[in-house]
Amino acid sequence: MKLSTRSRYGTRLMLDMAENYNNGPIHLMKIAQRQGISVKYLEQIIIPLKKALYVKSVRGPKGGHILAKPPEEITVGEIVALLEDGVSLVECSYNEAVCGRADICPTRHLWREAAQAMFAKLNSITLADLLNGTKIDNE
Amino acid sequence: MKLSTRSRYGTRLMLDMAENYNNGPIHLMKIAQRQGISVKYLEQIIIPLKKALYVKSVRGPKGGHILAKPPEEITVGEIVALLEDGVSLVECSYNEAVCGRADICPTRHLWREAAQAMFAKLNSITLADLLNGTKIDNE
DNA sequence: ATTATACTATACTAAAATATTATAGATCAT
DNA sequence: ATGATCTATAATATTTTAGTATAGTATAAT
Repeated sequence: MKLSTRSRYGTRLMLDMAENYNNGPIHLMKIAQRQGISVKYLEQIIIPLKKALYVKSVRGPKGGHILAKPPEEITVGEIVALLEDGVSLVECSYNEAVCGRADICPTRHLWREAAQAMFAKLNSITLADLLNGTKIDNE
Repeated sequence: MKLSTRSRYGTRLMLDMAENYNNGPIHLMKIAQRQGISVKYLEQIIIPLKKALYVKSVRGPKGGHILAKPPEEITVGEIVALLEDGVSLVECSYNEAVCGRADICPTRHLWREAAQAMFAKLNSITLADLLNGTKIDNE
């Protein structure tokens, strides 16, 4: 039940673009250097973020990527849901066809509620929140 | 970020024993049949549950397994934390040595809080709650 | 127009984690 | 003693994750 590097790197990728939101498109290469992640891998991870219209790209020299909307309007929950392929901890949460026991299983709704609790938290935090450091308890 | 079958099967295993708490030790074979899980796999999964003293076993014929305490006193959160090896979504949550960026990473505490939100929910639900069906919204 | 830069698309491979089975042995009620 | 049942360890198979490679396409700058 660990978060994949897709989600973790993807969040840092988005956060890097959030930091540079007012500097125009940023080269993935630059982000890769700053974040210590390979360009090739970032290129993979950014695809769904582009498709979901969280990111815009500009090709050619002086090109790069930039958030499609301000950091205040993008939550971590959206990013994670996208990169983890949904908000469920188990396949049966929103598709009971995957398991013959779905209709009688006492745990099915439990897992859905646990995931909901987690995403309620993630959905309440925007990239802007992360940048300015408030809203998260730094222990 | 899916739950492993260890956690899922383990919870159902514990739930089956909870249902039979007043019937004495239950053969794993019986549970395997009822739950549609191989005995061999259940034998694996029950090891940590025994070590953590949630389950007692009786060897020999007429032997079996039984909860070491009543279903009211065991939460799903405890089971999942045990079978998933901890309550964190990322390695760095409680061990910053695993990542050189841990001290400056804006996402580190985020993941910890997300996991905490999930476990707050799971810790609030006991096996008894699951059995009697209240406390979980069946949608 | 050409070129260099940067993004795009698809496919491939390697490594790790998960899931599952197998083998051999220990315990104990009967 | 026997056979049912749990126990321990190892082996294997499968799936997922992570990451790389190759061959492009678009475009700003010259």
